[in-house]
Amino acid sequence: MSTRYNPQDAEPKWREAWDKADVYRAKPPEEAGDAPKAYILEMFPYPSGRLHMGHVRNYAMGDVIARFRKAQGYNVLHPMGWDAFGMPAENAAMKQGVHPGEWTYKNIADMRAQFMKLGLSLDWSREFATCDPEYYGSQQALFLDFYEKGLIYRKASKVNWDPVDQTVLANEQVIDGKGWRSGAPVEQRELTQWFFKITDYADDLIAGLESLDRWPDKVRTMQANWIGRSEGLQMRFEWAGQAPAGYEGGVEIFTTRPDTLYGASFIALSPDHPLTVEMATDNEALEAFRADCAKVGTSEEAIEKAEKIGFDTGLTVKHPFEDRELPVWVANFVLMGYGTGAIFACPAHDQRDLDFARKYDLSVIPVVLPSGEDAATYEIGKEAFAGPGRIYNSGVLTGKSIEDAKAAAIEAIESACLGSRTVNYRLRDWGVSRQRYWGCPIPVVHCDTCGIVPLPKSELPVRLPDEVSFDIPGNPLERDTDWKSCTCPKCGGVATRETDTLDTFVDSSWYYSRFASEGNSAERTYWMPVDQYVGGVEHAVLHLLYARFFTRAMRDAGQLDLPGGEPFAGLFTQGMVTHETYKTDAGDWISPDELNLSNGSPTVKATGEAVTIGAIEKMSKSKRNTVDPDDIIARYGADVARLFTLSDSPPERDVEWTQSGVEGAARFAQRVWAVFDALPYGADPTAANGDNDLRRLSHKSVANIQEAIEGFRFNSAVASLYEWVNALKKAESGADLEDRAEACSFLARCLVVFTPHLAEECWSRLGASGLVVEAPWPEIDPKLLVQDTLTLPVQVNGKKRGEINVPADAGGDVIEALVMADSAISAHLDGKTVKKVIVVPKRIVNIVVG
RNA sequence: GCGGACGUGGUGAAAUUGGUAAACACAACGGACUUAAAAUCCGUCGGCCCGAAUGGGCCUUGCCGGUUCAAGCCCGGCCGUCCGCACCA
Repeated sequence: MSTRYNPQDAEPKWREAWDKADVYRAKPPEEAGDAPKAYILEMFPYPSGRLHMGHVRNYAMGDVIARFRKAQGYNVLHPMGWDAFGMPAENAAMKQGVHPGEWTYKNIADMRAQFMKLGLSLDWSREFATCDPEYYGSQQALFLDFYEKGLIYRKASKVNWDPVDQTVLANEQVIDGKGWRSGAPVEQRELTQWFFKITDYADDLIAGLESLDRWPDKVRTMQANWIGRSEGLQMRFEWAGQAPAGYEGGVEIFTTRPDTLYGASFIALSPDHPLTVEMATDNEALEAFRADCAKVGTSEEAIEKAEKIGFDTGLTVKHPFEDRELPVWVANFVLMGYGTGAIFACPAHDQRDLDFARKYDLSVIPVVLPSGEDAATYEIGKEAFAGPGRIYNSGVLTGKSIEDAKAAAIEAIESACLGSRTVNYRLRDWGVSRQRYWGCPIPVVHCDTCGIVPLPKSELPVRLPDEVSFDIPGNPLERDTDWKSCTCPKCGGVATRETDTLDTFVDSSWYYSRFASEGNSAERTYWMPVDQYVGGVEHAVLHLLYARFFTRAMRDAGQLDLPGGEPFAGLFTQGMVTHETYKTDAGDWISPDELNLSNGSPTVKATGEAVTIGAIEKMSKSKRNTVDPDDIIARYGADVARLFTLSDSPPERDVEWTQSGVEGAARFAQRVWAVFDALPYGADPTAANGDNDLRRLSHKSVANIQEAIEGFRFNSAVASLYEWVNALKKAESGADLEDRAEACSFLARCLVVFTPHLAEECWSRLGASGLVVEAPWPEIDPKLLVQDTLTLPVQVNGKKRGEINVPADAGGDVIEALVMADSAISAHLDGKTVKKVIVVPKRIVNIVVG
């Protein structure tokens, strides 16, 4: 008689058994023996308070890999912790009057309980939250090390100010002119800020991308573009007339197109260029022009539509090669933040320069001739030509290719002592000051006598004050005079603490190495780098770039032995969990569990109101299309939730959550149980031998699943499981007991990576010893993977006309003879001339007839 | 504008060295069991056509062309969708 698998009973039971046996603890290196290490990590969560399906999918994926490696005999580190500083805790404090720390730790407790129910193979002994004083104290020590190494500095600069969150944002955190979290339009403010010298590593960060062959190309490309290395020439144009005071040497510009120097028509300065600013002090018209430029927004659309505008300064400079003068303009499209904040314009070969030149009637001199054009007649209309061609109209450069001309022009400028070859980056230094309470305090003091003084490590951690109030906007640390006042470690005089805290991205830039161990220990060296990292692609340039910088800085500060400097050897970016959206005619979003779908057109259960089915979108609170993991676990079990998020779509793509799909996964779990439950007690899986279809299928399935997991094709691995279980069910009558037992023993050990509780229940039903979560991956008999006879498709002129059975070791001639002797095939040849027979052993036969 | 990814049945998708397109699942339909329902099990399921039938033929991976004995996969050109960056000299 058959029983049903009951996840509500089985899941807690097995989790307790795992806990008792402490099966997920990573072994320290000295206990690992010959086992290779595998550090598997998913991006640690922000403790918002509730788990969502996206978490389930993310951590289920990491768990598949961690469990698979464990089964293969690796010493696995699979830790979990909390990215716990940040704005939401302060928002909660303002709204609910609860202390950010209290709110955060309560959320952590809630989410940890939810995590526990998922049955992940996590080593909780290494858990920490970034808001633990022990953690942020170590971070402060790192800060001091970096400071001493000259990797941190303070400067006044224009910064991105988020008026809603009342804090500064890094360039990476400004998306489309808006704060990445608040969505408020970002303002520019002049503030004194702390910066990490990430630009020191710009070249190394680009070079390192080469070695990351287990990263998605997309992420590597995004990082390379973000760093934005460009090679070119930095040079000065000397004044033709009176030099402005302080600029006697000329105007410094940067260009990547020195080959077009003969096409130079004017010089353009940024409105924020120091020279512009200085001239504007006694030139009202210029000052007004600068104000006009500042009005244009920074959003995509604003820039797209913004007209090129300019202001003629009246100054002129000398062309470096020719006896002519160029006017100096101020132009709104020249950015102060890139290069030198000044350019030379060659309108013929740059669209922006051309637009500007046409508007202000400046000269347009083509110097690159596209192939097929005649130098005498070639003209530039409204489109600048930026393509390949030959240099002409260009003195000694004439006739050269663009590349040769660049080299020659740079050489000429260098020998004239006007400039030199330079590399420029789009990447800026990382501004880390945040005017917030709930973050890591920066461990320095401001002393009237000594200036900025770093604290000695003995005074760490600099703890956040417990007593805070959020009744007025701004930074509570700024108002906390008790906390602020301190003595200067250098002179002993009165000093004030730094009230800025660190960007929370600093916290997540080194947590993975803290999981490995504290300090620069042998254990940290053993585990690092992370072998497989799993997380969302939204961190492609934020977290993942900062972390790569941090490992390099930690290495150079003597805090980490990691020669290559790369923290994550393998990276996998997973897709999101989506769901249909539902809306009433009144425009209210309706959640899936308020919906009645049973009778044709969907309605709201409570009111009977008609509902329109909308687009499939990422699960979000605002669209109310979320499904709560707790509800799913209560109803179907954690295994089913995990299995479904992995089964329907490739892991890098989005998966659509559907009720019927989840029910399908639940049915599968029952089918698996039925297969085990139908097996008579006492069958010996190790007694299976010989060669038959069932054994071949079992061994082949293990091979397929293994390959699919290694290639991150979890959906294909799950499909193989389905196929295998379906066949096993059919084989219940007729197959040898031992062969069925072997199949089940293998199956339980494959299932464990996806549905560990179910696998454990099945393993126990088999009467196998120990826990399946500790069982080794099934050993495949290679003899059962090779076929004695193969069925080859036979094509005639590329169209399949039949099949033929041949011995697996048959050579080309033998196969050809067999094919030609086959009556079904020869019917298709029908007296035509056989021109050629192509035999691809083990694959296909194609007969070409004329 | 620049860079990248993708486009296959009603749906999610397989086909990871150029070699049988549509595995597996969802939905749908038909049937069995049942007083009934649920659950479960069995079957059909890309399109068009021929045949009473076992069966057979033609077409089909966004569109057009190319390479090849053979193309979903390689090359060229379009169209469309999504993502990232964006006045970066």
